[in-house]
Amino acid sequence: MTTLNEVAQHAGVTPATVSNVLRSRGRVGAATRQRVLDAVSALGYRPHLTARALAEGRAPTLALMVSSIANPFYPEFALAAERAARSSGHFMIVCNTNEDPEVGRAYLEQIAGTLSEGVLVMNANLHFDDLHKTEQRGAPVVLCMWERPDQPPDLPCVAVDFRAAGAIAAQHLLDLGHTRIGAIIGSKRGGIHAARQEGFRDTLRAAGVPHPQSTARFAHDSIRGGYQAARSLLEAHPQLTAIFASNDLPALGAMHAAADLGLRVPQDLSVVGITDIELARESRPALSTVAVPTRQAAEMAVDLLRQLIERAQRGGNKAGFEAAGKGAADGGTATMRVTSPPVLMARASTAPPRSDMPAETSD
Amino acid sequence: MTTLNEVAQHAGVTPATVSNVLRSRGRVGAATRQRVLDAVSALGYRPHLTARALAEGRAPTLALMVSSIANPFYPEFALAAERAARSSGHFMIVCNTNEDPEVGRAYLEQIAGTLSEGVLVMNANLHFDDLHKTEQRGAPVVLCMWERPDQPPDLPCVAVDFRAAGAIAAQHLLDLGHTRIGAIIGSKRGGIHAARQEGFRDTLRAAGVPHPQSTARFAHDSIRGGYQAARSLLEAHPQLTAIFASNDLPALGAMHAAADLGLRVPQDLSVVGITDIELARESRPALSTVAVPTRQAAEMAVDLLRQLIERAQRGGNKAGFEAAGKGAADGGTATMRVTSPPVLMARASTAPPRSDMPAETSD
DNA sequence: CTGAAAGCGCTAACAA
DNA sequence: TTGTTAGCGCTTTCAG
Repeated sequence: MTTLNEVAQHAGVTPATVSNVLRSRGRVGAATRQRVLDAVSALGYRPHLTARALAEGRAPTLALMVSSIANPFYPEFALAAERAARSSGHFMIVCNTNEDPEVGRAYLEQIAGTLSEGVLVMNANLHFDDLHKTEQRGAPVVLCMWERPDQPPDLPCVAVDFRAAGAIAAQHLLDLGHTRIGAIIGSKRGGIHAARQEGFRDTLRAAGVPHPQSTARFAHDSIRGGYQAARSLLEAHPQLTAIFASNDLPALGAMHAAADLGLRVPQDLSVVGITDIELARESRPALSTVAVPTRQAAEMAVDLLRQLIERAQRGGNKAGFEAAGKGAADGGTATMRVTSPPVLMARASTAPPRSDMPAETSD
Repeated sequence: MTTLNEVAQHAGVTPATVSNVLRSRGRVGAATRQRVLDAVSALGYRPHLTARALAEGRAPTLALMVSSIANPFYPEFALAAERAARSSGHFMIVCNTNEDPEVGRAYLEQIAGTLSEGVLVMNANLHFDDLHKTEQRGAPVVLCMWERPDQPPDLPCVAVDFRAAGAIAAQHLLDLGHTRIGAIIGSKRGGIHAARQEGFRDTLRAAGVPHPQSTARFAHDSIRGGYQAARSLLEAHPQLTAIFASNDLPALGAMHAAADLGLRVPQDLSVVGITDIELARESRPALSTVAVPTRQAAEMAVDLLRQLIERAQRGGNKAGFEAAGKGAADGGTATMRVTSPPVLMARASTAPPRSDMPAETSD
């Protein structure tokens, strides 16, 4: 491995000068500069990122906490985030927590602030305590997909108006003429998808369309989970003409369930999801869904993190932590970014209800 | 940030002793050990990974080169690889090359040997030259999914017998009674999927089943690519009763095409893929495919890389590179690992051909 | 069993 | 414009 020192010797200058040339830190003569550059390419020198980071007092990576990178939503986000990180000079470390807070904590303990300069958090089932601790240790944290712009958390975040997404999906179904609509929620009751459910429910209510509790199911956020929920739902309520799913994966599962029950989508049953993952475009029929600005969220999250890192670098090196009193005031709303709103992608899985469906109201 | 030094002062010992305690490097008294441990937890000390790596002359991460982490196959692999890497004390950096060799080279230049101790290469369209250069600079490289155990590359690799996978898929179709079988290859002619195609073709040939060139299509390795290829194939050759796809994504696309052409799968058309990605299980009908040992390959790849790193640490620190003369002899077969063979997953997308299909032989 | 000292490769004041 | 001098936080001989 060629070191800065060797380059310096080869060029007949000191390490400092080589460093200056490489970092374009001005103060260096044209002649020497050239000699240094020649030495660099002659020796095939490449800066040692770890050494540089240590000397600069920074870290060369960002950490991305996800429950499992194999969840079809994350790679799309991770791709965009990694791109953005690169452009701010960071590499991206993926941390699969497997939904286990202990694993998450272990990652944070090890790399936050030492190997990673900041932490991006996707739904990874982490304890907020651990995140706060991470922050206090000097490694900024950003929640990447906060679902409620109206209720900022006490951590910096990028918020997406998922309540609106739910409302848009519901309105779409309403506009099509549906009045008997089931719901599949891809989280626990009051869980991560609560805002989506609210948006859906409130929109129905505002339109005077009944939505009894019994026509909602809470399911695992997966194709399989959606499948099971949809089967149960459709068997219990055959009069439903549409299903709202709080995420695309369960929506896809619902379409499969419909097929297995002999229902054609969209003629017999409309299905709408939320997110617009790649698969939604590729399903048969193509899934109508409410697109969420994934890429924008990724870019905003990285950008926000970058700013926070910069601020931490300057300000809070030794002092200023206790001053903010648990940091809620400043750490809350002030560091929330809101993405552009979700938008309807009406595709082939939704259509007006069949006119010959029985009009009875059950439950 | 608490440093080792601060811990040492707090405990009334020197940094060296603290280090010894933390690394369990023996030589330390029970009393002092306890005092140190107390200081550590009192101050909330966490070792600085970057500093440690620099001092130890190692790097804390492994790099995973992929064309795009959003390709549905990669996350499954990455997940397993990251787990394995963790257990060898490494974090995983994902490098999305976007199929661009320049981007790949840039990553390698920057992190190989400085931030990353070794490199895992999935199909990322890298130049072998760049990989060899990386190796010579002291950062071991492992190709993660070499498709031809019979033709080892001159780089360490984990090989999966994809020729066998192709053969198994073909045999499955043959066993079902199909004789008019089309092929969709998810790469360029002679490209990455050539071995799969060979296995398929040779098996048909051995069974005396004709497979004219015109019933093969080369496509983009995606659902969409498979869709287009299948449409073209089925429109040109309506007598086909089965389609072999060299990968699951194109196979899924073929199923969609069949649906759009009014063909039922598997009654009118059987479809078989290769890999067994998660989606294959979730499609409707569930895709018959030949499962490839992804997880095992990931684990083997990381393990092989770990060994190579260890060896490089010991041996080749200052000398021994030129000796091997381009390193082909030792770098080839000697460092190839072969996974367990692919295995058929017969699901719902394959069945015997309809007996009433016209028996004409065209082309 | 513990301490002192040197150094990993690089950067960042400050001097010259 | 360039060189000198300290470190970044940790590990690791080698003495004591």
